[in-house]
Amino acid sequence: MENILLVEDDAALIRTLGSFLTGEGFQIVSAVGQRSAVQCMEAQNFDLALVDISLADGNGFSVCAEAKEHGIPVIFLTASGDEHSVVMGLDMGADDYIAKPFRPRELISRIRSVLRRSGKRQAVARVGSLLVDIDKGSVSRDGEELFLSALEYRLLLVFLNNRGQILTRGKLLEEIWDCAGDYVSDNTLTVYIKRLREKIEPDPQEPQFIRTVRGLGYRMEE
Amino acid sequence: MENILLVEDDAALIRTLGSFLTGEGFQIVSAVGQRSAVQCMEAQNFDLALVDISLADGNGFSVCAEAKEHGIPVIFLTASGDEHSVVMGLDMGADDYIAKPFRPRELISRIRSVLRRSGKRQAVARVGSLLVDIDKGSVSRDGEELFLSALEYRLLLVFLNNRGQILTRGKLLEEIWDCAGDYVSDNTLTVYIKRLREKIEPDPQEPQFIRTVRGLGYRMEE
DNA sequence: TCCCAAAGTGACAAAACTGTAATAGAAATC
DNA sequence: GATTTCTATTACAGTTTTGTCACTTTGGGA
Repeated sequence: MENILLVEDDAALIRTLGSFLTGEGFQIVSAVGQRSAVQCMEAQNFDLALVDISLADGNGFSVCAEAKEHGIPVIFLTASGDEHSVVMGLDMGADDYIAKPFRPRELISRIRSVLRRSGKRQAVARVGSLLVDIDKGSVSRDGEELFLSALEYRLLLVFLNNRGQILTRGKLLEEIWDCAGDYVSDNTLTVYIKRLREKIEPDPQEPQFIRTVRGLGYRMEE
Repeated sequence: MENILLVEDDAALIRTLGSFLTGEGFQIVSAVGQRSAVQCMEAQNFDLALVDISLADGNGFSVCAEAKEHGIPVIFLTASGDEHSVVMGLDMGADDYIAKPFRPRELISRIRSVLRRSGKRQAVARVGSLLVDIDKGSVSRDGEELFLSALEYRLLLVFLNNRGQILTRGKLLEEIWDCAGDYVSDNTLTVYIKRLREKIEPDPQEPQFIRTVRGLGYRMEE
C-alpha cells in the first residue's frame, strides 16, 4: 500500500483529504507544519509527498526541497492563479501540482500518475500494440503512425494515465472539456470515444483498448 | 561529461556512431557483445546505455535488463519495423528506442532527452511563464489555457526537448513532417512557427520563447 | 417478451487546421 | 546603396476537426 505524506495547515482539509485518500486505499501520514514534515521524512520513507505550498510557518518550498532530498516525488497544492508558486515549485523539482480548489478525483488521478511514473522515465508508453510517444506527441500502431486530433490525443492520454480504472463519462468530460465549468453535451463524449476508437482500434467494432463498462463508463486495459 | 555505453555488434557502426557521439561531446565506451557489456557496467557507471537489440550472442534484451539493474537509462536500437522488439524492449523498462536506419541528429536529440529526464519525472515542463502539461497534452500561460493544434503542439514539444539548442529548419521539418521522406514546402515551417508564436508568445512581434537565429534556425530559451 | 436507459451511429454546419503561393520585410554581403 | 538571401506576413482553398442532433442499436431489468 502506498504511503503518502500530507503536509497541510488547514485542519479541515487534512481531515477531508485524509479520509478521502484513505478510502481510496492510500496510507496517509499528516504533518501540520514544515518542522513536523521534515521529522516525518527523516523517520520513515514515503512514496509521495503532498505539500501545500502556502504553509503558515515558513513556506512549503523548503518542505518540497527536503522531499526531493529524500528522493520523494512531490505534488504540491497551490492557490488557484498563483502562477508564481507554480513556477517556483516546478523549479524546485516538484513532479506535479494541483490548484485549489481541486476535485478529489483529479487529485487521485494525479497521485496515481506520479506513483506510476516513479522510477520510470519512459518517453514512450505502450498498450498492447499501441505506442504513444509522449515526448513527441505522436501515436502509432504496428509501426504505422496514427494521426490524432488534439482532443483525441488528450482523451487517449487520460485513458493512458488511468489504465485499468473505470472512467465515468463525467470524469472524462471534466478532464477534456472543463474550461471554467461550461460543459459540452453528454453525447459529445460518446462521439469522441467512437472517433478515437475508429483511429486506434484495429477493429472499432470490437474495441480492445477502450472497453465499454456499461452503466459505469470506459476502461483502458493495462 | 556524459558517459555513454554503446553496445553494438557492427564494427562499422561502432566506429561511425562512436566518433559522431564523441564529436558531440559525449564520452563513449563501446562493448561488442553481451558479455563485455555486462563487464563494462560492473566496472564503471554510465549515464546512458545505447543497446542494439539484435546482438549476435544472445540478444540485446539481457543487456537491457542488466542496465536497468544498474539503474542506467536505456535507449535501444532496433531494425525498422520490428515492432515485436520494440514492445519487448519497452516492457523491459527501456526509456526510449530508435529504429535503424536513423538520422544521427535524431539519436542525439533522444539521448539529450533521456539524459535530461534522468532523475526527473515531471508531468509538467516549464519555459518562463509557459507551462506544458505533457501528461495531459495541454499548454497554458499565466493560468490561461492555450489551445494548440496537433502539429503546433508537436512543434512545441520538439523545442521543449531541445531547449537551448539551435534547431535548423531541416531538423524541424524532419521532426514534424517526415513521414517516409515526403517533405512539405520549406515555407510551411515558417508559417507554423508564426502560428505557434501567435498562440504562445505574449508578444508575437517580440518572441521570447522561440527565438530566430538568422541563417541557422530557431532556438527555445532554457 | 417488452420496455427503458445507455451506448453507438451517421450526418450536418461552423470553425479550425493545414499546406501553399505570392508578397513584404530585414539582415548580411558586396 | 544595391543585391541577395533568409525570414515574416497575408491570403486562400481544401481538408479536418468539433460539437450537436436525430436516430438506431444494445443490454438488462420488469
